Amino acid sequence: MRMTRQRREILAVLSRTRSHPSAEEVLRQVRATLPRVSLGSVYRNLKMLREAGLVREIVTAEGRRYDAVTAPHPHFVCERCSRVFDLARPLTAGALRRALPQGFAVSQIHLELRGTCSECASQR
Amino acid sequence: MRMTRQRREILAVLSRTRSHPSAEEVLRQVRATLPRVSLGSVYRNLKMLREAGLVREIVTAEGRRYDAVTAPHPHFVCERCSRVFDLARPLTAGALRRALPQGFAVSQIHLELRGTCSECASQR
DNA sequence: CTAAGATTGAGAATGAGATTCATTCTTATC
DNA sequence: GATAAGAATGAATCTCATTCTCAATCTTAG
Repeated sequence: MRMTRQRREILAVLSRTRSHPSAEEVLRQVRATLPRVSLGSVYRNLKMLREAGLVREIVTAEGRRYDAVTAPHPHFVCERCSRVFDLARPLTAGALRRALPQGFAVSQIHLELRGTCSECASQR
Repeated sequence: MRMTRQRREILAVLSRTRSHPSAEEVLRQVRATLPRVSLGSVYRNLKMLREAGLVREIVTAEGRRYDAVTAPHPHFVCERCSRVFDLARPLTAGALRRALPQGFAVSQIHLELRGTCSECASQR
């Protein structure tokens, strides 16, 4: 994968923020530096960077958001403003509670494990 | 909300399966009983039943799935066949490990808390 | 039974994301 | 540095899940 100007800039945008922008938001910020970049290129490059392990995609009910921090950590999604916040990686339920910033109120917790089921593991 | 034939059947379909069907899959099963039901009605009713708290929507990278069990519990998403499996509600990391059926391999864990952030809570 | 209004099916509209393709970059090799 | 091969780009188009529209139909309170 070539390190083109647009890919470098997409990575730079994602690295300098903790706000988990959408593809549209990435486009807006990339265009501050490279005004001719297309939305198609942003989607194409986010996908390639994700496949290369440099970018993480977070799928929520509010849409897909992107993150340059690929180490696993929990997220907090605000149901009012749709922003996504990082939480410290908790090792216990108590640590999870303490990881929550002041004034944040939790209404739901989604725990999703991903992998392969036994049927799929057995066939090939 | 009126309890129409199509709503009753959508609920019946979701209640008799643990397979977390997509809207298309719900349509197919509903049509076994009511052949003239439209996909629009399925989407419309899934949304209303969700707002009424009778149905839960699960958003994954593979798409939206529906569940008549609204009590919170973790899910396992197979990245090969895209099926969604229920796991028992774990209280500790050890219980989570034990909740995993034989032969299931985990590659990622997503923990997502939802609610309102401090900024949104303070304004109104 | 009837009227009022909620719900329906069919089809059109929407929008996020993927794809296509001629043109433009990158970069390995000289 | 120059060059050639193929990867990447922007613009436009396409796809497909979901939502919307609307005239016709069904539900249900009274």
